[in-house]
Amino acid sequence: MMKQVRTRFAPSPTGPLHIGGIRTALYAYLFAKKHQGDFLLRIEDTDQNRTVQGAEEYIIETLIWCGIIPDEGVGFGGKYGPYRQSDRKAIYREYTQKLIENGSAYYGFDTDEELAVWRANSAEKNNGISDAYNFSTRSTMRNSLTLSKNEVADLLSNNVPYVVRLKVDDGEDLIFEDTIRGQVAFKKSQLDDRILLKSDGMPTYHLANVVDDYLMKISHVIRGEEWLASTPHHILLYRAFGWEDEMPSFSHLPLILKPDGKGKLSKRDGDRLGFPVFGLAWTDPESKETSLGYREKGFEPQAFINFLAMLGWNDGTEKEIFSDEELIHSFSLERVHKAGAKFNYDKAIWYNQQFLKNVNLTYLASFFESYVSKNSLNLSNTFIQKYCEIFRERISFIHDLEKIGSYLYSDIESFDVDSLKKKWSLKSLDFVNDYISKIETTEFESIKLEELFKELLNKYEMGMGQMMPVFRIALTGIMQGPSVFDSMLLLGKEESIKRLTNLEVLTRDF
RNA sequence: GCACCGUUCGUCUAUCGGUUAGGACUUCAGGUUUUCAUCCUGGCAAGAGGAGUUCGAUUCUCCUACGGUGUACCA
Repeated sequence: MMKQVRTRFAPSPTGPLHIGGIRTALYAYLFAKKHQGDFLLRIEDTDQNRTVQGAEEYIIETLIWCGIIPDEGVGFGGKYGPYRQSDRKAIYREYTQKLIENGSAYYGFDTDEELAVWRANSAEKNNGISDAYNFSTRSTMRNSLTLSKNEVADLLSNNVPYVVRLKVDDGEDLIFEDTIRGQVAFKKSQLDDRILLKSDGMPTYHLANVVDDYLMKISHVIRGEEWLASTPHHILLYRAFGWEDEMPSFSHLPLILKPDGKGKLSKRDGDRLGFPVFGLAWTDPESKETSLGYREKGFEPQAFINFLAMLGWNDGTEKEIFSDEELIHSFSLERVHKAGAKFNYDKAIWYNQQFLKNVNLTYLASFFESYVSKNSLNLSNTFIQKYCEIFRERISFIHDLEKIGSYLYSDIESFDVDSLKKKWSLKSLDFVNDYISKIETTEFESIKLEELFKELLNKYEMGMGQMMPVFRIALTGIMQGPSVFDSMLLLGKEESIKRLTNLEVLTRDF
């Protein structure tokens, strides 16, 4: 029997969620859902100095916008709470105590100053590289391994600040299996006696993470590559607690890199290259500086998620457009790419465009409808439907709908006089006047309007390319756009005639 | 420095030893469209370098180079 799949997304609330973080959450979510498992949100706020006001709410809002909905977690309930690490202080103390009692951890009494001096000294002797606090150096430091029992008891009872460190001894390589990378081996001699409990009584990431994953019955740890190097410490912790049999599997995701040059994607790259790196807009509480998010740029969450999912993963076929359900169905950790992926904004836009092309027309219509009513435009439902239908394939973002055909529901802002002049001839006026007079007796339908147009083309011995631009500019002001006859339909008979009549005024000076 | 991870078209990627190395984005050239967008057809474009193993390596091993991550009382 396979054990119940439970994954978690465990951000620290230090700021907005960037696309790398969202993708991590997405993969953990997809994997859980694929296996009928649970996905939880845990807030890792063990560093009070770095927690940012509003970041927690922001993270939750981002996940909801993306459709990555936790089954449990901060803001979502669940029976393994509390899900905020700052609310679990007592738990970490209790488990730290166990480690001290079984000899896997020890107290460290070195002050910041002592540590600083020690590091400086060792760096001087060693080409600027300072020693690590580990099995070979700890005997020279002030800790419960070097101090007598009485001294330790004394320090403790006098409330002298201390940290608790994991005792890591030299030995055979530490080997573990990463779902994405395969077997990974670390030299144990390179591992330091990492701090588990800070002197402020808060746990470090390592302790809190392991304890919580165990207590919350996490089956698969899916996180960024930056954690790969500390995984040996985490494994050692599972062993120290005697939890090795219940240890989750590990999957370390590749990073998202900047589009140009080297290195991981940062907020600065987005500013520099002109694309968002956050899911939602974020205003820094200190600098008051606001960064746009994908939501504000007009991205559809499904398209955004589809795009992110494909950044480092594919299902092995040539399929690129996935619905949320298809993503869940097809996802597998084994097919996650190992190498980092350079971010490509063009492709993100392409995904959005594809979504708009395939989405139900009513989705576009209801968006446009709300724009219409917000601006008191008074357009019929028929107009809205038809409008969305003819413009849907010419937009990248849904809000493009607002302006792209504005000439069909409000006055033409400016006429492309240059193009008009090029195609203009005296016959054009006769043609248009003739057309206007015949509209009255013609059925107002785009096919009929086109037939009439062709008929007159014959009569006046003119070509499409000669007359159409004139016609188009008179009706819409610009050279490009959807079928002129469809446009006339939306304009209505009266307005069409009015605009065509106006041609005479437009060309008076020619 | 040390530890660890990585390296296929400009970009995202497919390939589980034998392929004309495939697809998508971008771009270019055609076609469709009176126009623009869409759409269709086609083109350009890749296995970091070097040793092995093998009848045969993009694929396995090693070395080098390059890149990334870690090396905090940050996560």
